[in-house]
Amino acid sequence: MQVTVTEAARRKQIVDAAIEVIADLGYAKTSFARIVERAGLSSTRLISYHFADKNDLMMAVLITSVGTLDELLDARLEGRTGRAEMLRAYIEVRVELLRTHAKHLRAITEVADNHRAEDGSAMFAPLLTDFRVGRMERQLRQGQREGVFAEFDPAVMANTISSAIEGAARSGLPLDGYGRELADLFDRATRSAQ
Amino acid sequence: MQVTVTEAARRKQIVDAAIEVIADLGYAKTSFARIVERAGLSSTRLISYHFADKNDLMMAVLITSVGTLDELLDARLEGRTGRAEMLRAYIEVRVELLRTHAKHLRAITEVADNHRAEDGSAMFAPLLTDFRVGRMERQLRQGQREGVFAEFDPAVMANTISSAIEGAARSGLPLDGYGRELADLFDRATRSAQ
Amino acid sequence: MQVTVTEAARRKQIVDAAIEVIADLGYAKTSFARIVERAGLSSTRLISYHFADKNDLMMAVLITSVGTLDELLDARLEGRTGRAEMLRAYIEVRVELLRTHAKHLRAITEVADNHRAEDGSAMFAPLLTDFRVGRMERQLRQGQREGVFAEFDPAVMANTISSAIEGAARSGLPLDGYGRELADLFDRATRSAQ
Amino acid sequence: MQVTVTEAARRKQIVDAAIEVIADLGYAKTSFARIVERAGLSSTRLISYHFADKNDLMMAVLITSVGTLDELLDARLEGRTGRAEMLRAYIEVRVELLRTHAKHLRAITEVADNHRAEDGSAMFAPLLTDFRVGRMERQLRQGQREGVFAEFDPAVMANTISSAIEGAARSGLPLDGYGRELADLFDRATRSAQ
DNA sequence: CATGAATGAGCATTCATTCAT
DNA sequence: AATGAATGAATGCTCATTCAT
Repeated sequence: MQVTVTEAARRKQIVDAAIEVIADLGYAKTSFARIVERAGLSSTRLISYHFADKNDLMMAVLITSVGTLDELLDARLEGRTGRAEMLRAYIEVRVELLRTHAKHLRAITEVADNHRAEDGSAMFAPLLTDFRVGRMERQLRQGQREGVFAEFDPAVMANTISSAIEGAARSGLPLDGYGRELADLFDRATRSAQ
Repeated sequence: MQVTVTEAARRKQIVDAAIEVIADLGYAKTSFARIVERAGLSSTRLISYHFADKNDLMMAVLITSVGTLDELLDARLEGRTGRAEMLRAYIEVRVELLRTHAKHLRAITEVADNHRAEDGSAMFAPLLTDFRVGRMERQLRQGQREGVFAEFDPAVMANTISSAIEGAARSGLPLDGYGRELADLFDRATRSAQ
Repeated sequence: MQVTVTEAARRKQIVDAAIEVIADLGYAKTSFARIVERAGLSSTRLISYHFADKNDLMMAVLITSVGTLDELLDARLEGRTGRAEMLRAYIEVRVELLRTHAKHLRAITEVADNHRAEDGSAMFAPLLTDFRVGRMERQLRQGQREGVFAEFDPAVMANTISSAIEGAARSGLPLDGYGRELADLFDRATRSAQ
Repeated sequence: MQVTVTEAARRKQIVDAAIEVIADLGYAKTSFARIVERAGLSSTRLISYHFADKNDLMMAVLITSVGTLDELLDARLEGRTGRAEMLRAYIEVRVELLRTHAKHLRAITEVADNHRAEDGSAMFAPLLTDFRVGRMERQLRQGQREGVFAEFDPAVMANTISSAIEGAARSGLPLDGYGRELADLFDRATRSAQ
């Protein structure tokens, strides 16, 4: 009479609960016990059954969260033409995600920042580089070639834009208008002099 | 009640070791045992003797780190005239600190981001607002009044600048030239049109 | 959620060991380590696995002990008729329990008296009121209505009888004859003048 | 500039604080740390300085408390004539002490019941026998010889009376009228038939 | 697809006590 | 008459993980 679900569904259930717990309590206070509570499962054993270890679960959290947001980002940015317009749209959409998908974004940051190997070295941070800056850096380089953007280091600019957006979440400032403000800011910072 | 010389020295020794461990292993992997190892002390009991609890120790870590950096910042920025020059100097000095005081800065971030109350709420993050943006926001507002800076939301701008600097540490990009690049970027972003 | 046979057996094993330790060493000297020794278990971890915390274990100790004794009491008092006879029987049986179930009784007293909340307030004492005086107080009231017993405060009398019995354990006096002596005493103290 | 006090005064200060803590938190939750807080002292070191060890302190607590109450009892019972009157007075005064000297009485019970040797054996309980029953038992025996009291085991009766009084504290019942009620009860229980 | 039972290692914290002034 | 500094042992509890079904 037990409700059984497929492997995939169970994994999703666990990952979703993990995302919530990480977002709410932070990585350091997240444990199998807390996740199991949130998911309404019977024992932590179920997590160990579906995931090789904590590392495996965190990887799944990251892949799920980044995948979800990447898809959304793609959908929202589709059909934009013009580098400057695209940059503006990118910034505004990502700030919007801060409101609609705060938990996913928090989870990504928490895991990327805090999940470490035994020696303290970050494990996932490198994997996030593409999500954080890759897409944008390519746009910036292309725009420079086209003369739309001024001369600047595209790697630094891309990283700065991403940091600025993530910083919005931490600032505690109201988010409405924040996207436009940031878009204006980076428009001035990137625009070709002419 | 009296703070003796020995007491102060011991506390400093422990706090310094804590800063190192936090910077190296991250907050989540930091424990009294690791700190005691690093400091070369005999047992964790000594930490409990000098600090009421973990919270107390983390507070000391934060106060020490922020205090040290604030002093340095003051010293380095003294005598600057002109809002634009001051902004540029601030950015460059803070990026420089990323190299000379990486551990203090990492410790601040780790503790502020990860040290939480039982319910997951951040405990120290609010206290850092002044260190992160207060000083700068005041400069920006003043500069706007003087017509040196363009119209923009000073709170958003201050937060963006701070996030950009902190983002530099996380980027993995080489730091030489990073400060100048950022200074240029925010010069363009803030400069009055005229 | 389901309580299995093994689970129940293990819990019983732990609770029984706890009762013994509490009876022998007293509440203040009782620890998970002592209980584990007595039960012949491998580590205190096993206790934490089966009981949420110390409070949970102590509650189980109390419920088990009181339950056991209550059943015995019921069995031994069944079929008594007449209030005075019942009172006499109750006292004699309870004094008898002091010899046959000394550990259970000691455990009850130790836990009820000493297990406290953080602020020092008793946690279980109120729960024991029924075991200690409830049954008897009802008998006394009924006997007064029937005119078998004299006028006196039934709450005070019930409490006095229970205290007298418990005091027998602490007195160090030989218990044989103690029950009869007490029964006589309270017979005189309760009997209707007529 | 430090306020220094004499040995005797300091010991008294510590013992008084200990009595309060024991009465409030119970023996099990009493520690040097809690006593030091209550007394407003600087460190537990001060206790170790004035008392050889915990045992020594507890002994002092007991001697002080019992001494104080014994004196009071003597003063209040002085000049009573007649065994029956004396018994009644004794009970009423001791119940009265429950209100005026609740902390001393609680401390006595807590220490006597809970302070144990390493092997769990009570250390002080025997010493309290005289305070609890000695005085009264002598009165009862004498009264029996004089024919004022009926035949009963004076040791059991004395222990029952003491337990009844101590039970009043634990009952949670209102204490006004409790002394008279108990006095009446034991008057009936002891009175010679004639 | 899932579970029950158990575990070794680690956690921060508290205990009374001691050494050296 | 007192104190500052330190300590070894113990406390209850949580961690992710594993064995055996």
